[in-house]
Amino acid sequence: MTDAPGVVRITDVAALAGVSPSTVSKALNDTGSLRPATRAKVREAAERLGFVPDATARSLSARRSFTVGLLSTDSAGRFSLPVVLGAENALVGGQISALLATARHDAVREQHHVRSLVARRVDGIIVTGRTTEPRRPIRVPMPVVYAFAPSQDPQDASVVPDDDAGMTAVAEHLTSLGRRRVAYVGGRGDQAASTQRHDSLRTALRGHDGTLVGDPLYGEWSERWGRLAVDLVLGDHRAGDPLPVDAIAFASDQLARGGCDRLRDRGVRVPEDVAVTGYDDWDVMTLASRPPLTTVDPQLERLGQRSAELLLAAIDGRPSSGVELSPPRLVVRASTMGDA
Amino acid sequence: MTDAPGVVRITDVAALAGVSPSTVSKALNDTGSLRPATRAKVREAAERLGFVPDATARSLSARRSFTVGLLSTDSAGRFSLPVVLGAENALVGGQISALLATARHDAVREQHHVRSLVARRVDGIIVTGRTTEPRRPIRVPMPVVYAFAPSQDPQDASVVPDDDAGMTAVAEHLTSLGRRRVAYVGGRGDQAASTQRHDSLRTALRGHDGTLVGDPLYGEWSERWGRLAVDLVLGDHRAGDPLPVDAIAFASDQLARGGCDRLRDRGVRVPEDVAVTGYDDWDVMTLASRPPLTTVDPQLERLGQRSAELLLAAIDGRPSSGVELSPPRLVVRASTMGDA
DNA sequence: GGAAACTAGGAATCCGTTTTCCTAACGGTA
DNA sequence: TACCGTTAGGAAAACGGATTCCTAGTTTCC
Repeated sequence: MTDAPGVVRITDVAALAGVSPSTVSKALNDTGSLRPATRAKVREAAERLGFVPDATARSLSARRSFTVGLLSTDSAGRFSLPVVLGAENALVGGQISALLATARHDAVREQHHVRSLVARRVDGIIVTGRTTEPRRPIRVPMPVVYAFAPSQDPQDASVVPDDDAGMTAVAEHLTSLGRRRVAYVGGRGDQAASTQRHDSLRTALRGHDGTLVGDPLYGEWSERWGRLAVDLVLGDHRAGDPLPVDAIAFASDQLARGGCDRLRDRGVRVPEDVAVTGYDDWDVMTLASRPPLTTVDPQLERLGQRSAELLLAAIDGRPSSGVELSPPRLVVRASTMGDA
Repeated sequence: MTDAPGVVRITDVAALAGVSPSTVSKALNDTGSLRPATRAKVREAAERLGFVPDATARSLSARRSFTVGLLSTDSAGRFSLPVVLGAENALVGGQISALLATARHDAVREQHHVRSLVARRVDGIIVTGRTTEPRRPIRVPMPVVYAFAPSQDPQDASVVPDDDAGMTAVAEHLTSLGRRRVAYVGGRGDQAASTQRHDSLRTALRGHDGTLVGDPLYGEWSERWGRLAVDLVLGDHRAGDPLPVDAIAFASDQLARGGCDRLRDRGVRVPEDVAVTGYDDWDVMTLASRPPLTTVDPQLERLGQRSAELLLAAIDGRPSSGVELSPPRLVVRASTMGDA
């Protein structure tokens, strides 16, 4: 398309400034020894021609691409998206571009993308997944950081949300409000996001005079299941009867929201009769819920950002190893404190 | 990091196969004239060494990068994300990688990203936005396609969702079910997504023996406003009274969901008394809603894909111009047909 | 059997920068 | 004034492939 016009080469700048290409390079990169006047002259010529050095050629000579790959196992959905954005953001600060590669849960696709990233000689790769389940590591000749979904190899560098801290914060919050009998509602029972949060909650409650009531309830990650689970928790309770619990901790905002709806339907007041907490701080759910949800913000953007920092360090020759926990943040709203 | 080991150059393959680098290039790219035996020998050597040609070097000599930029005005949110994914998907098919650049509504950031994309000599750029409001075009020496948010310059190539067709489908669906008195609830009144859908709905209803009842209601894009708007539509209606409308078309699924909740609260049955439609086909809303929502799927992934196709064509020397409408799809669920 | 027409593969050039050498010119000192 | 150390800037060699010539063999055909 636009070939001859528009594209300015270093030789064009050199010609206009009346110097050699190497001098232009030195002037623009502040290297070598040149007279200030020469630098200024070159700078002006470059400015006038709108010269933007070809990053491709620069990469070739620098033997690195100033590019990292963002390999997303799933289609960059609810969870990996913020991670990717946080990472991209941190990278831009380091003058590095991000190549997006979404694998859509297809191993063949993923392999193809990995190959493509290797071909492009990316300086490093950030791998993200849809869930926090450990995933099979990729084998490439450059640094890799696993974000959100850790690598199955503990030697690899991974950054994952600290769900334990999140659920502990929930337990402390509820008990500090005088809630003692807490039920737990998880999502899919085969996922760590369900089971680990349960364990954390139980442990934390024990340490704060609280009790986890009943067995954990597992189902699916939907509002529908949240509603159903509330029925299971309440049993054949009728308005006026003493309630079996004074709080329900849900493993996601979607569940919590469904739960709130069902509690309302059954005439149970939130938070007066039962306090409710969610998880994820997904504004679409937390703010639309009646009442708005107290929840845990896993700060995924920050997690992505941190992953990028680790990757940049590794690229810079300071590799890290092992799983790093990224801290969450408790967000208090009306579903636990009526006046909050 | 991993420098000497891992990185295989074409000369390494040449040495192993006992031929010259140029022969390797020809063998691997199926060019030149070589004996099949030679090709096979080279292929095997390349395979054994795990040779992946350096895309950077290839780009330099090909004078194109086989890369396109995905410039997202906002942080790749609800709407631009599917567009970006669709585009990335289509590009991969063409052996092209996608550079992600999110501007976060900051003109300075955007300028920086544009410069970076130009420096990387991307073959083209797809620009997306958060809303369908026309946006200021970017000036770069390569083809550009605007997706979702069209360019203000009608000469530029843009692909936007065909909201008119979407709302027309809603009108036809409602009237075919015998609904005649339809109210419309929009989001922000200063956005085309609100106002244009209103106009389309009114026009389409007229053509099908329907009436748009009352003035359009504008507020914000939240469930809260959806709930409020229902109160405005129903006024002081009480259970048993004749209803002022037999259908409400909302401009988004969030609005529709809030509306459904409010209708339930007030004892109005959906869809028996009032049919409800949403817009966007956001499963989180449509499926969790009680009842599930009939809505319009703007097929944004497809839009993104189409944008990529147009861009690839432009890169290939077949530029297009003007605004192309991307077709939506009506998705019928229980909020209009109880047994669907 | 000799010249023309192919064929297979190698050598050289190019892509646009960066970087490493060099080489003049210049200033300072003895 | 001659010599040495600096300094400014140019020439050339990477970087890793693709591509465009070439050239030495090999066929083909009369």
